[in-house]
Amino acid sequence: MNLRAVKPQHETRTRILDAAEELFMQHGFEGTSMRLLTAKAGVNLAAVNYHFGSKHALVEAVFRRRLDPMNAARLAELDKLEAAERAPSPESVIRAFIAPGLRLMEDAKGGGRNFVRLLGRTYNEPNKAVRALIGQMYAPTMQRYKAALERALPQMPREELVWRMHFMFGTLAYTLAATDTVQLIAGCKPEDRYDARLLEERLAAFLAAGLNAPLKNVIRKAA
Amino acid sequence: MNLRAVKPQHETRTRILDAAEELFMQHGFEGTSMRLLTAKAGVNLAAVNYHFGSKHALVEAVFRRRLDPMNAARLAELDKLEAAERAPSPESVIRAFIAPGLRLMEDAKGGGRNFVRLLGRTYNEPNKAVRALIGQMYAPTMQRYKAALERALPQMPREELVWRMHFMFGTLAYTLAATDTVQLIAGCKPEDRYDARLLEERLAAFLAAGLNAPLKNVIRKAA
DNA sequence: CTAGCATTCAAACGTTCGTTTGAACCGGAT
DNA sequence: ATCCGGTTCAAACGAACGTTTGAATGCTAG
Repeated sequence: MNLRAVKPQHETRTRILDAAEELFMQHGFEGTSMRLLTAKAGVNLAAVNYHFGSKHALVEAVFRRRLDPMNAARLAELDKLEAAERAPSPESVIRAFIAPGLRLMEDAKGGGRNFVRLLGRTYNEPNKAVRALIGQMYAPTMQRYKAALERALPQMPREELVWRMHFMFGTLAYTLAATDTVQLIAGCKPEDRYDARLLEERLAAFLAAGLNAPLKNVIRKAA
Repeated sequence: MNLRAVKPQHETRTRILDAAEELFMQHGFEGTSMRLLTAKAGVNLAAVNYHFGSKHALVEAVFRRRLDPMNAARLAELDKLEAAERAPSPESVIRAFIAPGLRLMEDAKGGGRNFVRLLGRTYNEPNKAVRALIGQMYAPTMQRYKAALERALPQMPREELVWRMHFMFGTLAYTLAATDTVQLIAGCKPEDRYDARLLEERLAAFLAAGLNAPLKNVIRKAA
């Protein structure tokens, strides 16, 4: 009875999650119908409601499958960093935050890449329920990183740091989600678009410089 | 016969566009039904199809009404800048780009604010038709600014600059669209969220530092 | 062999979607 | 007074939506 659970352990569930990941990325949540989704997954139309309960619960499951391990990895990298050195630099904190996301992009089978792009899109999801969902999934990680950056940048006004973290997440979200815009700016060879190592270097340099930008007087006064 | 066109010039059209702007921002395109939209606008259900032809054409009209003047303003500011000094600094080019968008945020009646948030969301719109639409609306402006930044940063590899512009648009898009995330990071007083002048300073400082970030060896080699 | 359980399946449910229709309405020109 | 183009209106259209149902299926345990 539990031998069954070993081999094809909820194979239908996995097929649904994989199909949902790709279709949600391509067409959005409301743009993906249950009929299209179940057809792509090769399962019966009723399977989603049987295994997940509802479409909304499926959305939640899609995020949970990847986001929980990703945020755990983020916290683990920060733990490791703070164990190694007492005062990690802003750039190393940034790298700890963006690395788990970029690592998903290198997933050869493509599932991780689909999810990463879906996630980037979802930061700006209009649907309030979805936004609340990922918001609560992120909250603990956010708090840890905020504290770490406050320690790394003690001279910066708290409010300015909040804004710069905000800018940072925007850059990351957009970079993960982007498919066309790089080509819009310039014909860019698509083969290195997914070189996560190179992208991490680019992102880390850009974000670290932005986070460390000199404080203008206008901002100093507002703080 | 053309006196009629002066007074309530297509008042129904305007009411529809205003309602669409707000509802698209709140619920997305697919999440906004024609019945909800026409009810909010106080017009008949058939009015959208009569005046615009289809829902998709309405989406296009919503963007055109604001985006065309905004991009025109961006080009005008760049013209002015390049007329005043032969080699504008990266930061002044950045300011020319972000200022028209931020100015819309200050629109007292709220329409501009709605649109700006809608626009930020739409950078990552799943719907391909919508993305293609705003892509072609942006293309000319993008090319001009890309050329201006290449002139302002002659030592930077072209490909690296493309990526940094990409990061820049991400930051801007996210900042415009964001409603909850700042509060997610920290309880931030919402009253200065829409102080466009202060926000421009914060953004310009962050983005200019990022654009000017020192080039790492890894990136230099990749170029 | 059979009883029990989790899963799959085809079919249908009621609702909501974007769009279309044809009549009613309304100023201004004839 | 009459006609007319532009506009609004209530009503209906067929299609697609998420979900539910109840019977069929396959496996496992007794």
